[in-house]
Amino acid sequence: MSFKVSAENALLGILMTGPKHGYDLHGYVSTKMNQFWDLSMSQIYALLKRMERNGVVVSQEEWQENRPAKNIFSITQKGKERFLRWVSTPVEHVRDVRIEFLAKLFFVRKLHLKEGLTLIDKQIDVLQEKLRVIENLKEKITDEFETVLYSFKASQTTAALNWLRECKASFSQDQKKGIG
Amino acid sequence: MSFKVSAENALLGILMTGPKHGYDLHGYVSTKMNQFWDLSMSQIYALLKRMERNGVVVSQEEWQENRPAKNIFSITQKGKERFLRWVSTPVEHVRDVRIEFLAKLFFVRKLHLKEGLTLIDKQIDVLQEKLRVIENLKEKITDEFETVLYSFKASQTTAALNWLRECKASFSQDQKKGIG
DNA sequence: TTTAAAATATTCCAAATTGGAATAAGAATC
DNA sequence: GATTCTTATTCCAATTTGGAATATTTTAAA
Repeated sequence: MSFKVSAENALLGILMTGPKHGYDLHGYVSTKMNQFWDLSMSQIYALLKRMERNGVVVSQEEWQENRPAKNIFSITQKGKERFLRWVSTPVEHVRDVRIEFLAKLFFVRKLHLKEGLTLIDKQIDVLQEKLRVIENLKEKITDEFETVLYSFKASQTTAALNWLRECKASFSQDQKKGIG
Repeated sequence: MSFKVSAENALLGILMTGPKHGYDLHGYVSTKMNQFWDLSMSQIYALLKRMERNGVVVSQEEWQENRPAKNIFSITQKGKERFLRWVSTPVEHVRDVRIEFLAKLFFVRKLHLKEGLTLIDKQIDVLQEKLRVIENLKEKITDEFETVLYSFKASQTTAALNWLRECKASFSQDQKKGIG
């Protein structure tokens, strides 16, 4: 999953909250998602152009009196489907948790999607399998540097798994509160 | 520290073991460093060209009978100094440990550099400070998602610190063995 | 009050990066 | 013998990158 695809989906996620123009999207990322995501103005416009070509957004120019005209982008049905598929798919690697998985979690919460617990469970499954593979490899290697390397991978994966279990616990509490 | 600078320094590190041509450098990365580093053939040649412009390597064409000519690259004194500065500098973020710090550790061991323990100590200091900042911020936030976010950062940083301490222990043993 | 800086909103721009393919011939495999 | 792989480097075109440019209004600073 390349950064480009994730970035498109993040913009789709923001547009799930309502139509926005490029400058506004940039403001949203810079203020509400800045702790785990960064997109330059150029990137946003380049992404939006390609996204419109791909039919996941449509734009409408809006004239205003004392300011440059805005190009308001709205998400299409195709865009919604694509976003929902993305947001409910676990990331493949620990290294993708810090940005991509956190973005998914952000949108799950922000949009009150019911896929939250499922996403976390699926993510736990993916990382447990990764950990199993790592521990397996660890037993087979003899080179000292490789031992260090896989030890690092194992420790990061274990920490991520523990964190995910915490997420699951606090998310379950949120769901209960929702019912009450 | 951008990927480009790290990649240049990794190539310098390989050239510390002796002169090599581009194709050979690619082979080295693909076989001996492939678990934590990946460089395409294009990237290698683009990097080498820039590095020669910057005076950290020099090249000499070597004709061979049944094969295309090779361009053998050697590291300059300037290149050595740059490499040694890089290899003894801790990385700034946890996210840089998985590639850049591991590369530094790889070269420290491969080249029997005496900077190993110092590097690990310095890296521990950097990450402890990071952890302090994270824990500090954690106490100040009220937003639930941010709590989750910083909890993740803290857990990854803690795991990396624990791993570094293990590295330090096993590296100290290596040093003792060296004396004996 | 005047001047300077920031905001609004999008496009422009040129250098760098990317992910192969191309090149030509020998060596290895089927 | 035919096919595929290896050797070694350059070529290539699309994409990405990191701002600047644009023109005007609004806001902040002097």
